[in-house]
Amino acid sequence: MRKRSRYFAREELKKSGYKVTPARTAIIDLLSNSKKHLSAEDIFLKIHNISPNIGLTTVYRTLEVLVETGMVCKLDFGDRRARYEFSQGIEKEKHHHHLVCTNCNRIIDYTDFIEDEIELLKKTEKGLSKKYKFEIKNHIIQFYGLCNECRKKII
Amino acid sequence: MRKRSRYFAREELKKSGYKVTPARTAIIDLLSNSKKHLSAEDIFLKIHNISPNIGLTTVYRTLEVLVETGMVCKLDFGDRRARYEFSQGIEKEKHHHHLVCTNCNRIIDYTDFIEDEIELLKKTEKGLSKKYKFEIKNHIIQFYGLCNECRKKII
DNA sequence: ATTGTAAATGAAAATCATTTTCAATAATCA
DNA sequence: TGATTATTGAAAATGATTTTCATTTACAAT
Ligand SMILES: [Mn+2]
Ligand SMILES: [Mn+2]
Ligand SMILES: [Zn+2]
Ligand SMILES: [Zn+2]
Repeated sequence: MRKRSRYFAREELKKSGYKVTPARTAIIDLLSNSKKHLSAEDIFLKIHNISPNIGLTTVYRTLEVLVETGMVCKLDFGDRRARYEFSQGIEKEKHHHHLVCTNCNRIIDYTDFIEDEIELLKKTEKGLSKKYKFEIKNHIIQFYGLCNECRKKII
Repeated sequence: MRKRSRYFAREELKKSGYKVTPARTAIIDLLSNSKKHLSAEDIFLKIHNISPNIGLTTVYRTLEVLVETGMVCKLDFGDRRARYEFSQGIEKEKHHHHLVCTNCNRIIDYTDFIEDEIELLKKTEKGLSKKYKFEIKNHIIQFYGLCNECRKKII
């Protein structure tokens, strides 16, 4: 599994004209085996244990590259730091969106209603690209509110 | 029109236990007459011409208050600065979402397909709040891509 | 394998939107 | 009219991200 995604990533990098480097491999390995929504610093620290020679700057630069190739999604949950997760294309089974607790910052991945969502998106996309001649590449849907625990706590 | 929203804002502030101050009134006046998606600094500069005694810090604090009361929406288009616009509640006719051009940062407000969207949101909201016991307060839908001009330019 | 070259990297410094601090001021209410 | 708090402005601090620049590395061509 790890070998598989590593191979895929290597090809993906080459396809986009990027070199395959230890930092890039390490970050891809980490993200492809992690479910969490990690910040650049999270990633830096985890990798630092294994490869103390990879700097934070390189982590930022690598993430930029991985987002550019589409392998990684950059997420923004409103605390002022980007978060990253291995990308699941739309239409794929793992495509999901997020519930964000505004109290404790918990993030819930949900995959429910994705079919309905995709239907709406297609319709919207078609309408909007015609009306505004806008070419949609990407979308965000996010719900903000209170998670179960915080709802109880706050009352 | 201006008087009306000023009156409304005054009541809204009082309702939430906030004092009515010149800075707050000025910012509400500005936003309620502006269609643009203004940053804190934009707002500061515009107001600075009229009331040079209102500081940037106060602008930030005021915006925080106005967002908290629900009178203003805080928007994030991925350049690293918040943008603000006078709030239109969901279900209201002016409720809208945004197309964001990733090349030139142009923002297009769209109100199309909002009925379908609201339908999906209701369904999703109901399903998710049951499944995850998550109380949804707010949502974001945003499309990223290329506007007409940039699409032509880049090819 | 060796080498030339552009791309990638690390460390340190810079950036810059936003927050914090704190002393001074002003809005509200009795 | 005060008294009581919330609000404020200016300056400093914060902190995630970016830039700079000298050094190293990947890899294509030899
Ligand atoms: Mn996720
Ligand atoms: Mn708008
Ligand atoms: Zn929570
Ligand atoms: Zn554009």
